[in-house]
Amino acid sequence: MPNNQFKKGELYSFITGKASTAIARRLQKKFNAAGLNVTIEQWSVLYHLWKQDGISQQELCNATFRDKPSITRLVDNLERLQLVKRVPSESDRRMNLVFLTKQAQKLQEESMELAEETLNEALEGVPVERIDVCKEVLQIVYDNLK
Amino acid sequence: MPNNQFKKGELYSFITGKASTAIARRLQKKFNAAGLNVTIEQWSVLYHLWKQDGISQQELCNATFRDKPSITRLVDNLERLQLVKRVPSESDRRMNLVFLTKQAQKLQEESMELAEETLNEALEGVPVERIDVCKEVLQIVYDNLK
DNA sequence: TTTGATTAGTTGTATAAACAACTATATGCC
DNA sequence: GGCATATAGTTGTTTATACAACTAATCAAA
Repeated sequence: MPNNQFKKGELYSFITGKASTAIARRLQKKFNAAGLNVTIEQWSVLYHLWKQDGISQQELCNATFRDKPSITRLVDNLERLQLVKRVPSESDRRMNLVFLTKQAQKLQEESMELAEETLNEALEGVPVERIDVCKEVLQIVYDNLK
Repeated sequence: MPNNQFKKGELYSFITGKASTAIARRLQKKFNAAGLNVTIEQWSVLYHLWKQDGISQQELCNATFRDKPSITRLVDNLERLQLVKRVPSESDRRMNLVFLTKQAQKLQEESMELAEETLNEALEGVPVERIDVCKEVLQIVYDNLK
């Protein structure tokens, strides 16, 4: 029995992700206003490197749900901004390990604060338990399709 | 009292919209497999024209949450694909009214079926009432930020 | 050990998004 | 009517994404 509860007018937002677009735009504006010269997409790469530095581009693909060319070019741009550095792996010469620079380490705290601030603005008025339900549903959607 | 329930590891997916990205990718693959030669972004414009044909580019901006240059170029590409036609408004010569062609009308049924199918796959195993909560939360997020 | 398949990463090309700057038309106020 | 302002749409530029095709290194099996 399929989930046929989607009437026409309702599927649009789910597919186009208007909510996450709105969040990303708001966060980008905050970055710009604070003089943080990075895009949200670049920040999403830094985000995973802050969790674990020196991972390969392929691992960044998996973590950020992007394909290899996208990561190649994001790392290109981050390298031009001197926020990361590619280091060829010694154990497997096909791989690059991507390392944060000192400048990128400095970005972490401020950008994470702006991200939390943005989410607080986004979720204002929403009870915690409903947020939890929403997060769980989105996680299932992702697991169902990835 | 802000919603401080966002621990570090959790804000990422909300901001990057991995779920909606996964949905859009799956739907794009279905379009390609079915020989429907449109992008998801183009489809999102057609979607609103199927609801109401002959609206202005500005109205498409509002409906799709895109800026004016984005709509200009999407309509450019849809016009090249002979799916829409710009018609200058007679009452206000600044405006273009965007009309579906017969070819675009033919796309409606099949593409909407694929969209519903995609959402059913995405939401498999999720009870209806949790989907409703999720939709409501995302709507509030959008309203809070738009 | 050679060869065939897999994996990591890059490059080319098309589409799309955001922002700024621009043109043309319409509106409102004196 | 004439001028300032607002609105509709376009163009230029940068960044990002998807897909296909490619190179180089590794692995595995005969």
